Amino acid sequence: MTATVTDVHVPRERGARGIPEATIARLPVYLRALTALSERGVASASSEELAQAAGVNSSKLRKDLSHLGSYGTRGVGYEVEYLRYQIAREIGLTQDWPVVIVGMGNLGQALAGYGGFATRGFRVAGLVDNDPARVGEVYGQMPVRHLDDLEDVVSRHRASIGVVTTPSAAAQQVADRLVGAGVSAILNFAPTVLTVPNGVDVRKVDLSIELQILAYHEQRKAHPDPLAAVVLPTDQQVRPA
Amino acid sequence: MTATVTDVHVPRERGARGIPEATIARLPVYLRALTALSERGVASASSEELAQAAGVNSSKLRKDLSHLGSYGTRGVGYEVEYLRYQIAREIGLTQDWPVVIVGMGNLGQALAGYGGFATRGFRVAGLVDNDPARVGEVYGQMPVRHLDDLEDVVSRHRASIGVVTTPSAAAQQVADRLVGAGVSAILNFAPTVLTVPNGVDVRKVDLSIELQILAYHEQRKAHPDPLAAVVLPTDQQVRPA
DNA sequence: GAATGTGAAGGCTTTCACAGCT
DNA sequence: AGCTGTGAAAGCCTTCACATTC
Repeated sequence: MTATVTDVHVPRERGARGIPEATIARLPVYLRALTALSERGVASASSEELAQAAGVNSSKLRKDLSHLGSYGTRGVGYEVEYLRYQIAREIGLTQDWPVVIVGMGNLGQALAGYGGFATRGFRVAGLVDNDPARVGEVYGQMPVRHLDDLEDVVSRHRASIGVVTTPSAAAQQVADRLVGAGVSAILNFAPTVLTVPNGVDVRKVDLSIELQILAYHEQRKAHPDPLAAVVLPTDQQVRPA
Repeated sequence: MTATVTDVHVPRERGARGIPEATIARLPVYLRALTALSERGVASASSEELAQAAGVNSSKLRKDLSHLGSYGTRGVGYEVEYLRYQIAREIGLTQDWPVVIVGMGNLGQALAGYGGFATRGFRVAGLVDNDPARVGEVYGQMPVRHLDDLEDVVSRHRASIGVVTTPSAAAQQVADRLVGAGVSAILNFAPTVLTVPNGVDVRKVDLSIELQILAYHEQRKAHPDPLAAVVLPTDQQVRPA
């Protein structure tokens, strides 16, 4: 629903400029691959080489990049630095994103100390916790503030991204307050479905869901087809209804 | 395309029993919703209610469940306990999955102490780290063993799932050793593309990728359509091609 | 000659809408 | 009367294969 002057009926929202969601999800992967190549001093790479580094196939990579523009040279490949900048710009990493983390348990501490944020345009702008005993402790050079100050922390740093690492029971309330304070994107680590107003983006990271998906496939590896072994009479074929 | 005795040519692998991958990824979400309802004493629920609790729409939920069998009652809904058991069984959570965590930094510690595993059929069977200073420390009642003992820890507990929470530089080596020791499913938190043999499943959790996807959408919110603002003359409407 | 950029084809996933069961 | 289970339609995403460009 791109806000143009006269609101034209747009059949589908995908980013504001027609880049498929599946592609967007891979851009950060390409960015990382390009950064790695750059650090190894590689100046240029073919779609095949890039794809290998990113763990996808080359047609997918080419199709993805084609949505951004024509940044390669036929017969040659892509210039690493140039493409890297273009992708960073497309994602919005040429600007600085202040992030507030709520919930300073083990996971919150891990995130606060994670160096990967800084190098990718994200800045931990505030740490918040409910427990007075934790207030004032310092993680990654940032002191923990009390939950009561959440709104202050968010607005003072103009944070638009919040990370929720509280227990499930608190997650919805925290999300409500983050949104109330002006946050419009939430990364949720609590195993809960968050309800948020339109216009607020939520992404979810759920460890035990990932493990369960792995478990499903593991089970199938061990017992490829239980029905064939257990249910069917020795030599009579039954057509499944 | 159920694998029968004579190995029929299978056009596509999706689980071993025709359940779409997209559905599998949602089963754990349904399971959690059902558990929550069960704890609230709800005995039965319609697809609409379940879908709401799980954060999806009801046709998707019904279609997903239809791949498992006919576990509902027309005109009534689904019995919570019964459906919960069926899904748990389908995922493979009626058995116990020993998990080995490699890399006891902040994130590894967070996972070791995460109570959510135990209640969902996963058991932390071993903690491993490279740093002699950390060996012997106890997290979640489990002592840390040295990386040298990785193979021993895996085989002694018959772990088939490994969690990699090492720095990127070590991740591939650790994955190789896990696979060598008998692990066939890996949950990777290191921001690296892991290369593993066929038959080994890898899932990746990447915090900064999630943040980057949020950043992309945030950027689009702030500047909904740069082209429209910059390119278009004040009051002339251009029909998007 | 080599590798990109892209229509077209093929698959997978979601949504629709209703037949069928309770 | 109400709600599930499911074909059919519609929408996405991936893969193919090649015209185009350097």
